[in-house]
Amino acid sequence: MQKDQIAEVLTRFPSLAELTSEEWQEEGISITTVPANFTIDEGEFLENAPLILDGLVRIFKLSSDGREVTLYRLTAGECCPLIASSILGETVYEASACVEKPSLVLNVPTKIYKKWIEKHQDFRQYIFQSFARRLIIMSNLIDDINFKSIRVRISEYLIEHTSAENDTLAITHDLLAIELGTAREVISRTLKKMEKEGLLRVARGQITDIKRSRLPTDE
Amino acid sequence: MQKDQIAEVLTRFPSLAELTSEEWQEEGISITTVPANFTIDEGEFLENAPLILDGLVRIFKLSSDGREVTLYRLTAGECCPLIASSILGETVYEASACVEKPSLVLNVPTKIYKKWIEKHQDFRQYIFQSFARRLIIMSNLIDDINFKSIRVRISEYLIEHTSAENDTLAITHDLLAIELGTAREVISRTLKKMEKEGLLRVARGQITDIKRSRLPTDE
DNA sequence: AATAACTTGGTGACAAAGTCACAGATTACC
DNA sequence: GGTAATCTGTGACTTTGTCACCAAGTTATT
Repeated sequence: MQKDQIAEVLTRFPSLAELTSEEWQEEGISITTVPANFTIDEGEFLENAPLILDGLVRIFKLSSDGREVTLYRLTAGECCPLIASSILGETVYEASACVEKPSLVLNVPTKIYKKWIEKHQDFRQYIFQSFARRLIIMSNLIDDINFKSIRVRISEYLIEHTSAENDTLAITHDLLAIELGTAREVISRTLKKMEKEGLLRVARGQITDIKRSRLPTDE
Repeated sequence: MQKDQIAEVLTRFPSLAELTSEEWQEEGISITTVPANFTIDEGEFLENAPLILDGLVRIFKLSSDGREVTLYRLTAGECCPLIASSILGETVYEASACVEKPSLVLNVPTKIYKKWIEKHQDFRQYIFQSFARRLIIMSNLIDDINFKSIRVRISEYLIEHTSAENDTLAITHDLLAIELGTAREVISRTLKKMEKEGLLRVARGQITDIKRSRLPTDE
């Protein structure tokens, strides 16, 4: 690892600032670019812990009949707690990962990763906090699936992925269905109803004119 | 903390064996018995991290309209990773806990708990592994909710809570519904259908004659 | 430019699950 | 023994999910 590379990593992972230059020189640490659609399948054993420097990675579960639920996504400055836990708990990785946008990844061999966590408090705390966040996000997801109507779940997704300046979202019904763990037809029908009520407009591959303030956020 | 108390804790939490006798004498560490139905509500701030020595505690989420999903249960030798994460990540506790069977709990003030995790590798590893287990269990739960029929989910619950020797389970439809995050009527109807097929027999407050080997475990 | 292959979205019929409003049945308890 | 609380059953209805298929748009191929 070179000086400028290390500096770049530190902008994304300030919790690694404690590391000595000797530790950065250990065998096997590297930065790689991973192309879109690169996939790690459930059950694989991992030699490296990936820390995401840039890009977008989706972590999901596959069901026996080929459908998917998105568990969460990782972006710059994040690590996958399921990977961390599989490394620290020495179990196989029980989910799949798929690179959605070409990503820049810091690969840390599992042994070195463990050493870092044991030695460096800042990094350890960072890892713990990402566990915390994920557990909470996942329990909220369970909550949503159990108790919220699709209409509300679609609305919340739209609100989260648009802004006051941008009332358009480019996504197909199919993808949105996978996002929410439901079926495309359900999305199509619900969006159509919402269009009739003037909450948004549907076009091929995108949803426009999203009236964020009028979308329902509760039952 | 007295010698015999410490010894008892160690049988449940061998990962605490490294602690010195000075550490055991720190202010605030105590063992308490918690009666059934004692509850910690979502959002409360915790002063102590509880480690379960004996009993049964249910961790669940409440929805806005008063329904519940069980996230998981804790028994002897376990700790609540959501509590751990809220302490380590310094956030509020985003779930509720309810004591189901009178429980014996080791209370560790959060500051001391943090110190233990930083100082003692064995305990740290134990905590990490419990994070790992929970993340995996919760992602499997999401999987189940999304992809499995109620019939299968009921079957899996029955198989898990009976044995080759014991083909009876004492539980009401209402409780089973809360367990699985669904409605009582759905449970009643499904159980009745399964009874007609000779897979089990329903009685008030219990399910008997459970034919474990014939219950469906896939779609 | 013509064709084929693929993507995206629409529809109707149906099944599975959840909701609501009750009504009996059984048990607990004073 | 009577009253209240708990547990279960049922029918009507809504929402969500599934299946089969079609139509329009897009991209690739020649």
